[in-house]
Parts: sequence; structure tokens; C-alpha cells
Amino acid sequence: MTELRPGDASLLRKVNTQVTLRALRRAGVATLTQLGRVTGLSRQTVEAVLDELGERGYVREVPPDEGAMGRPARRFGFRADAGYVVGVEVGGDAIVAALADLNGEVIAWRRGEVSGDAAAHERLEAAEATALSCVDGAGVARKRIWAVAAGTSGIVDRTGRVSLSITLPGWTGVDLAGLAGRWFGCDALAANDANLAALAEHWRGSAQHASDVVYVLIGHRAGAGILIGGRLHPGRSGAAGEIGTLRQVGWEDAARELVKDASAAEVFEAALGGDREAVRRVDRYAENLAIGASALALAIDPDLLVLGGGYARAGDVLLEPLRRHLAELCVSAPEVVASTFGDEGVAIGAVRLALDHVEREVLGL
Amino acid sequence: MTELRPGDASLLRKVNTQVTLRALRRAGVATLTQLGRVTGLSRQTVEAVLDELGERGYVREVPPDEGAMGRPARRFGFRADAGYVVGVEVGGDAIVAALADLNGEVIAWRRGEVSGDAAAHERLEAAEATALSCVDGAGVARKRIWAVAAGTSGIVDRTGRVSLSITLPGWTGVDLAGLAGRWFGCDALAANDANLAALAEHWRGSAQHASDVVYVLIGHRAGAGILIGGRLHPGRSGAAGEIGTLRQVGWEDAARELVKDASAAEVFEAALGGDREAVRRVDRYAENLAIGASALALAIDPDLLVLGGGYARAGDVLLEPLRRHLAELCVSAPEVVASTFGDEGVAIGAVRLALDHVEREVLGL
DNA sequence: CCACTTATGTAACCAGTTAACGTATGTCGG
DNA sequence: CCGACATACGTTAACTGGTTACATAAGTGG
Repeated sequence: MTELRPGDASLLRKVNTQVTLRALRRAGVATLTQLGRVTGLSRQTVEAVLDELGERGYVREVPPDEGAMGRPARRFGFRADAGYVVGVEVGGDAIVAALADLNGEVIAWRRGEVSGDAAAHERLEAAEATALSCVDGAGVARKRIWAVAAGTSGIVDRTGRVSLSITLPGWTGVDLAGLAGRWFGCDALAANDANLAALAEHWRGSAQHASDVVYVLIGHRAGAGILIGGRLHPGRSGAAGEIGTLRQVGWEDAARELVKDASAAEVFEAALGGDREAVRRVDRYAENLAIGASALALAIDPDLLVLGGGYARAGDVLLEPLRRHLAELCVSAPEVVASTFGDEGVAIGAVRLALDHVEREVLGL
Repeated sequence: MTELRPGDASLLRKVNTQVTLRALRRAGVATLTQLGRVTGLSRQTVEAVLDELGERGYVREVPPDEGAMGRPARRFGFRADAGYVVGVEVGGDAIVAALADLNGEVIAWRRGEVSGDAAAHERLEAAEATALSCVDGAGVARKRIWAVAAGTSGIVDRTGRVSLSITLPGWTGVDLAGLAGRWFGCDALAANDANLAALAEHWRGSAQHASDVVYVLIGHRAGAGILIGGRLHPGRSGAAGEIGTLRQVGWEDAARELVKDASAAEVFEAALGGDREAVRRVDRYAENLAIGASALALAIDPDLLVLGGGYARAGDVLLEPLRRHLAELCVSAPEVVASTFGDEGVAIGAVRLALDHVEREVLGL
């Protein structure tokens, strides 16, 4: 667990730096007195901390506010542009790259195409090209990228290697994190796509107020990502949530039945219109989905279950029957909501993962 | 997440008190210089901390070591008898109570019988009587009990109320923690039995070196307890791990098939002797068990799966086929071991839970 | 009894935080 | 324009907790 180390006075400064920085980032721009009030620290301490942070380049003084009573206060702001991170989704037939500043504000998006049966090296080249052009296009120097995170389908171990991929050719064994690190010569991480999408929802999406989250990514193949206590739970081998592989769960062919002779969108559309055959088919799909989802829900007992991926766009047409079947199967079924991010969830989650790394390693907690 | 609070100098003392106390408890008895070396703190700081702890009654000076070179060092020891905790299993037909000191050393055990169809108030009275007699019998004053924890089958919510019990009559709705608190007039906690057994294995049993653990408790009914990062994961409603309720999992009637016309022990015995019908039946049971276990393993991807409860005594006769079936069903199956504690696991886990509470609340972290 | 070893006691000092109080710099009303 | 007011800044002193350095105490071994 947490290695417990003795503290000397410098520990205090570390803690108070974190507190101050967090308060400043929340406030956007703030004066010393304001920061002192919200952090509970004295003005002098806040000033000393901000001095240090200023020297390190994380904080800048901005022009004082005018028109207020009393002596104008010096105002400080977090330098969100001190560095950048990149989040990349390396998908089956598309690459999505997002460039974000240290506040997590996405500065630029880039999409790239890649054939579903492209070889691993082609896919990697496409990912690199998309990431680089995303950064270059935004006019950000490549040296200013502090961390990269990549998300992809399949099982990704804790070192960032793809240890198993069923859908992407030649993808098993690829050291995704290691290779992504070379793109910008910075730290790099890699994780499973559903896990990252879950992180995104918890950060800025439907799962902000939940602590334990199961994110079910549905489409041609279904996978799940898990958050415990707001933090990623990848599991020992990175395979946590891969319940779709269990035959009894029936996720394997659930999608196949749904789209027997039409596109999924058509079926959902027809069901929304009241077509009984379509409604029946969606219900059957929801039932299959609910088996695997309830297995996850019973195992984890999460606060929230988020449905994401292509089919999640169907919304209540799918959610309503899913909730119904879940309630039948679970002792106490969790709340079920749709993802707020569409295709962008994985990249946004990757940004969050990269930011977590930066905040931990670079800002030094 | 962790509320980040500003730190003044007293935070240092808190941290260093924890560090010192932990080092002292690990060492048993130690001198100032020794503690200074292992904690990384100066001798003076250690001395100041120990002074405080001495005044609060947690630390006592013991006679110096003789026959060593140099000036004899003062020696200090943690006063494990400064307080006590009680862990109680309130089971279907038995009560198990354990009295432990602050080091978690069990001072006394007590077992009580209770009829399987006893009403809730009878069961509670039996539990109280067993707990009280355990403490009284050991000659420990009731006032010296700092915390009690109780484990029982069924779903226990985070306030310590039994929110659902299928096996015990009238048990649903019982405020177990609230009532247990009155036994000794101290803080009390309650949790699911499988969860506590998992905690026990992680503390002193088969799961010491694992961080994420799934504990499967098998017997007439099967349940599971989950540890994430070494800590209990009860889930939102306390129902995490209750995968047995999922019909597809087949835990409901797995046991019934096993013991069709013999006792479970007999079947295992026969299988060990090579009886082909018995082997077949055990294998079938293991297969059923593996479905639910693999659902948990796939969801959580734990480091370790511990098999406990009555049937776990069968050992490799059951473990071996279970491992085999698990390997078939899981992408990457976890290690599978048998519980080291028999009937006592739940009570030991309850002791650990109570100690966690004491260390958090009383010793103040 | 003396040399040696190890622990204790004391003093000086440092880092980080806070409180107190005077000073600087703006707005507002006459 | 000037005084009253409000608010922030700057400086100083004090406190807490920690560390280093060094002299002193209290044993063992020859």
C-alpha cells in the first residue's frame, strides 16, 4: 500500500503547493487573499508557494482587476500552456487524436482513417502521423508535449503493451506505450479503450458524481472499463471487464442477431418508430447485453453503469429495455445512463490519463 | 477522492507519529536509535513522539537490555493491551467470537450454537452472549473494548444494516452494527461474511502478497468477497460479489447436484479415493463454480482467487478441476488457492475490520 | 582503573507557517 | 482636490517541528 515515509518541513511545502495549485486551477485567476481564504493558508504562505511555482513556469501574474475598492490585488493564473498532452485513440478503422493543455482544454482534434485490416506497422504509422499533424496543425512545438496516452481495443498490460487483440491484425504484442513515447520523445502510456472512455465520463461526462463506474462499450464487439474509487481499475493483466469472452454472457453474438439483415441504426430507428419486430429485436439485444452487464454489476456493485460506443447513440430505445432487464437480474441494479461523449470519449480519456501522469510525475505529488 | 487539506506543522507530527508507531509495532520492542534508523527520523524526534504516545498510553518503556556494549538504551514497546477489539461471525447455525489485542493477537475464542431457523432477536441474543462471554472469560474488562465488528451472510450496507438476507429468518433489515455497538458501548461495524474472510486471508492468510483478491465462499450457498488494492470493496449497496444470484452462473443449484444422495465430505473423500462417479460429480461442481468464479475473475481480473468455506477443505480434489475450468473460461486466469483459515476466517476478518477502524479513528490517521 | 562503546542531553540552527501591525494604493463622497 | 474608507502588500517577530553537532553519562572488557 502507501509507503509511509517520514516528513520533514519540506513535506509541508509539497502539500501546500498541491493545495494552492489545485485551488488556483479551480479558480482560474485569483488573488493571494482569495487563495488564502479558500485553501485555509496564510497569505504569506500562498505568496511563497506562488513565487516558487512562478519560477518553475507553472504560474504567471496577470494584470490586476480594475474598478474595485481598495488597493488592487495582484492576480495570478495557472499557465495551462506551460505544457501539453496528447490523447490518441487507435481504433479499428479510425485514429482520433486530441491535443490538450494542462487544464485539459482540448486545443485541437485530428481524425485519421486506417483500414480495418491494416498491418500493425501501418496502423502505428497512421497513429503517429495523426498525432503529429494534430500538434503541428495547432502550432504547438513538438517539444512542448509532456505526455502521450493511447487507447486501443484489446487487453493492454500495465507496461502499455497490447497483450491480446482479437480484432486488429498483428496487434497482439505491440508495445504501444513504448512506441508512442518516441513520437514526441516524452513519457507515454497506453490503456484499453473502454477503460479510457470510462475515465472520460468520470472526468467530464455522465459519471462525474459516481465513484465506482462500469462503462460498457458496445458496437461490433462489446467490452467494459471499470473505475473503482474514481480511479482506473485495469486489473492484474489489464483484462478487468473483459467479461464478453465468457460464453454464457452471450455478448459474442448479441450484436450479430441485432443486425441480421439491416444496419443497427435502421433497427433502432424502426424500434423508435414503433415497428414491433424491431422493438422485439432491440429488446432481445438488450436482454443479452443485460446478462453481461449484470455480471459486472453484481461483481462490482457500481454506483453507475454507463453505456457507450456506437450503439449507445440509440439512447432510450435501448436504455429503457436494458434497465428493465438489469433490474430483473440484479439484487440492486445501478443507475444506467448513456455516455455523453461519442467517438471522442476514448481520446478524451487518454488525455485525462496523460494529465494524471503529468500531475503525478512532473508537478510531483 | 482524498480531500486535500493544507498542512501546518502539526501535520508533520501526525505523519511522523504514524511512521514511528508503525515501526515500533513491527519491531515489537526497540530503542530510540533503532527506531531512528528504520524510520529515517532523528533520535530526538522519535523521542518526542514516543513521549506523547507514552502519555496517551499507547507506548510503554520496558527494562533495558543487559549485557550489551555501551550505555544501555531505553527500550520501548507498543502497549498492545491498551485496548481490545472483538470480531464476531453471526452465522447460520453458529456464532464465533474472537477477542484480540491491538496487535491483532487473538486472546480468546468463543463459539456458540444457534438454531438455523432462530428468529432474529434470538440470533442477536446468542451473538451478544457469545461475545460477552468471550471477553469476560478472558478476564478483560468490557470497558476496554474499543471496537466490535460483526460478519454475517447476506448483504450488509455501508451503515452496517443487513439490507437483504435470504438464508436467515427475519434477518433482513436488522441494524447489526447499531445493535453490536450496544454490547460494549463502543464503535461497531458490520460487513458481509465473505468480505471479512477475504480481509482475513489478506491479513494473515493465503492472500498476503496479493492486492486484488476475490474470495469465494462455498458451502450450501456461495458468495464472494472482493478486495481491491488490499482494501474491502463492498460496492455501493454492499452487494459486490453477489454474483451467485445470476441464474446463468448456476451457483444456486451447483451444491445441490454435488450432494444428491451423500454428504459433501463423502463425495470429496470418494473422489480422492478415485471413485469415478465421485470424480465426475466433483468435476461437474467445479465446472459450475468456475462459471461464476470466472465471471468475477473476468470482471475484476484479480491477482488471486481464494476458495474458502466448508467445501474448501476438500483441497486439491476440488481446486485442481476448478483451476482447469477457470483456465478454459478466462483470458488470463488468476492464481487459485485454498483459504488458510477454516471456520475462523470471518471472525478474524472482523477483528481486522475493527482494528482498521481503531487505527483510523482512535489512533487518528 | 582505563579504554572503548553506545545512548542520552543540550544547544544552535533551519524550514515553514502564522499573527500582528504598519504601509501602500486604489475608490468614493464631499 | 482632499479626506475617509477599503483592501492588499511588506516586514517583523514568534512558534512548531525537525536536524546536526558535540559534550556527557553509563555500561562492558581487559
